[in-house]
Amino acid sequence: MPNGDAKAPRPVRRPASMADVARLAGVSGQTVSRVANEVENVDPATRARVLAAMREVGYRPNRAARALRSGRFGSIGVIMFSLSSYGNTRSLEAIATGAASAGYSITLIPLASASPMAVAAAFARLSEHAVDGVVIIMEAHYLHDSQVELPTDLPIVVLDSSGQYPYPIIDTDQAQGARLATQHLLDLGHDTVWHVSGPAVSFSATRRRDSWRATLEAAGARVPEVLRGDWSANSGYDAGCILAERDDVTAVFASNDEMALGVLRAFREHGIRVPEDRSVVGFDDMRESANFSPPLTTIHQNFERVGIRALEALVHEIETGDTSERIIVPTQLVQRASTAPPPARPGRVARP
Amino acid sequence: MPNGDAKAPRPVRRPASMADVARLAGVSGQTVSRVANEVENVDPATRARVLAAMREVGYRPNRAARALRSGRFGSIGVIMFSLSSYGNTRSLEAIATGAASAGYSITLIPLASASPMAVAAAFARLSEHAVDGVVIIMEAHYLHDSQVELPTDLPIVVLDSSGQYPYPIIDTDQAQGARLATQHLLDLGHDTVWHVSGPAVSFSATRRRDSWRATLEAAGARVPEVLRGDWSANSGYDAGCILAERDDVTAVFASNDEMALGVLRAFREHGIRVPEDRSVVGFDDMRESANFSPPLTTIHQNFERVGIRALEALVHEIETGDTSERIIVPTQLVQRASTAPPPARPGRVARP
DNA sequence: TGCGTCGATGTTGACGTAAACATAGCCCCG
DNA sequence: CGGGGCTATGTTTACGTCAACATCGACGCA
Repeated sequence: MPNGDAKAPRPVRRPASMADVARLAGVSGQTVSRVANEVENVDPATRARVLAAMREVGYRPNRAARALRSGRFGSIGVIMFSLSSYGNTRSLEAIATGAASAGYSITLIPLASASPMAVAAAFARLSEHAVDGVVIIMEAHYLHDSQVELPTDLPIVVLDSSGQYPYPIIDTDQAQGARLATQHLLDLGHDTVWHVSGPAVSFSATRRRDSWRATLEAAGARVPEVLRGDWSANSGYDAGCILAERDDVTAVFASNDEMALGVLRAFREHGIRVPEDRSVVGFDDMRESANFSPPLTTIHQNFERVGIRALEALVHEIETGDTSERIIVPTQLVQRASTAPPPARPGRVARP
Repeated sequence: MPNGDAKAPRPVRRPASMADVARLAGVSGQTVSRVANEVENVDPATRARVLAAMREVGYRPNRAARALRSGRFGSIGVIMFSLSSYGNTRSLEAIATGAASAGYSITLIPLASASPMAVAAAFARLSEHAVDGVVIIMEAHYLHDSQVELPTDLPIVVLDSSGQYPYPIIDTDQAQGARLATQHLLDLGHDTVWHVSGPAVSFSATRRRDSWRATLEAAGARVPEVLRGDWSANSGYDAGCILAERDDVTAVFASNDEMALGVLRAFREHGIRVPEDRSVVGFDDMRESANFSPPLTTIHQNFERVGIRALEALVHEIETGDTSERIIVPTQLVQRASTAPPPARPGRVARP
């Protein structure tokens, strides 16, 4: 063997540590730490020398060591059930942006499946992840059904419409939004409003349905049978086909924009004109809704604000220990071209 | 002061460490470590005793300490420019799911703005984040324009259509998809195909446009002027309005489904029927496309596969040091109701 | 019976950082 | 002009884990 030192070819260049900087700058490690953390009084000349040394060796603080020492990780965990829902994604983006500007990074903890078992497993693994707090973006009642023990010493906020969690809740004002939608249609002169609801396990779907019903009852209107969808446009289409067959339907409130899209398609395929023959209102105001055929009247959810509020509440709890109250974010009605007064009675829908 | 010990009310319950478990089980910390890592020979009786002790004190390994010791963080960074693009979100979900099953968590590094400066800042801060590797989900040419120095010692893969990065690239086969779309319309009998392109800074938009043009030229078809959008449905609507005014348009290939949605709306508002009068093809196959009015013929991108492949390549590089080749994921044509043969000539579009 | 071997477990130290405490020089004021 | 306090910096140590090495006892074979 010509060369006894087999390791030579690739010198493992360990990233520079505080000690390297200290040696180069001729100061103690502690002074480097003080400069790095921009705290306490450091002589300007010393600081400059340290900064120069940092630059020279390419010093980057080691997060792991910092976390070990301080007990804080500078990271917030986000538990998501799915990224496919439009609103969740928007909220996540707001949370991520807000976290970055508050000095935290985001650790995504996806749930492989939404079964109670998977939920329990994810929560159990939670404390292994190095996070200072957790945002749970809920989709359904999973927190109750599963025998979940959440870490008690970790700040947690929940994005959902249930009132049942032992944590601060941030949510869109579902009831107000559904009232806005229903009342808008009643105000246009419709006798009543049909409803395509979300899945039974969703609290927000339940809240919207309850509020729709309460609004009809308050107006003395007949409360029609509820059609149940699963948030998907396909399920909205199925509901739309049923609604298209009935001639006592003049107004439909779909519990989200995707299902409203399905309803619009069903109506179109049945030769029903929107808004001349029937009106449709959605919920969410997703980006595409303004370009549906016709552009959809809908309830605007401020997902960004929900995400920002959640992050603020969580960071506040992390840094001060105070827990927050429930935070409710209002919605707005966005009028577009899918709603109009009902056709002249007797109300047989014209079929061209 | 009645009570000298002011700290009593809230005993700060520090999470249990290996030392606590060791004390309770009457073994050394090292033995606890061996049990926790499921390595080496440990006497079954001892192991049981340690496991019982772990359960009793609720022991969870401390990731920070582990990372500090091992130099590995068990986390993968994902740099995203925006969560609002449909495909990026789908890929992110696939990456997150795959990472979880490979034993990594995901650290999201959002970019506040997509300016070269923000990009450079994010990359500079990258090595502070405790990650073993990075996936960059690109939107545009930012990696070139900005004077970006990426950490050289960190495995990186890029999701984009450029061939210019010094890292492995994972991408949908943009050229094949655009060819599929264009050829489908030509095969239906259209003389040529108009194109609504994505923004100039997007490499995937460029690739789709080039391939559309090449396909037309190969077929000996006239190459019409390109309409430029920005991926949004609104920009598709604007393009659609222009296309609606011309009577030499029978087929349109929009570079994504959102712009196709805008084109559909513009055509509907101009009294143009799809697919009877004109055909429209999109690109992406987003969830909603099947419920557009009419359901959209489009190119299916397998975003999940792109995400999974990216993750596999990255994990492979992290764990073995081998870098990957460029990975290209093919697309499929999904025929729905927005395409048909052109109306009988002479081709003046009928307006009912 | 004695020695080598191997399996189970313990001891030590280091990873990079920062809190707590220590020291040394300086200035201000009585 | 002497002591108290204040500022800038250094020294020590602990955070939780795990690799490397050390130890100790049991068993097998000559």
